[in-house]
Amino acid sequence: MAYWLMKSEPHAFSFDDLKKVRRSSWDGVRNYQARNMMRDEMRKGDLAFFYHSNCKEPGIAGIVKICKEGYPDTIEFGRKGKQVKPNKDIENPTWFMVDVQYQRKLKRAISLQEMKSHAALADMPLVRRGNRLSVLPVTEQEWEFILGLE
DNA sequence: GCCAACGTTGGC
DNA sequence: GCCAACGTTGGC
Repeated sequence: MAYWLMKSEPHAFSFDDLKKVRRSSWDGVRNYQARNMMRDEMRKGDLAFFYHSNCKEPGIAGIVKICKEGYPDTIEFGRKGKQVKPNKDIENPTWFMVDVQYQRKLKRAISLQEMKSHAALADMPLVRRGNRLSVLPVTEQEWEFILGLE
């Protein structure tokens, strides 16, 4: 089983929003690296941190489970409500998404600031400046360490 | 709201 | 295939 981190802007789609609907497609990702991970590497049952980005307190809010493996992203309007580039050829799709399922909220949110303060997390691309990937792999050690901070 | 960092686009 | 211009991300 693998671990991941998935970013979402809470004003558009927050962890509490996912809690309400329980399950959602992770649509609208238009980045090739993130696409490759969703299409080729994410497996049903993998766990991911739900990360709030571009907000007052960026950080990890909770845990989700991958409940459907990569399939073509047919949407034109994403969770964020804004238009995204559609798949030009649906027979040969460029963009993929997975489905995630609400798992649990962390006992307390783990902020980016806190994660930056721990040497054990220094290798996470997340804590590096300028990182823009919206889907990131997390090692088992990092996963356990973050859960230990709860 | 600012702006650095990065990915993508498109002219050549 | 290079690279400047442009658009977007996301912390601050």
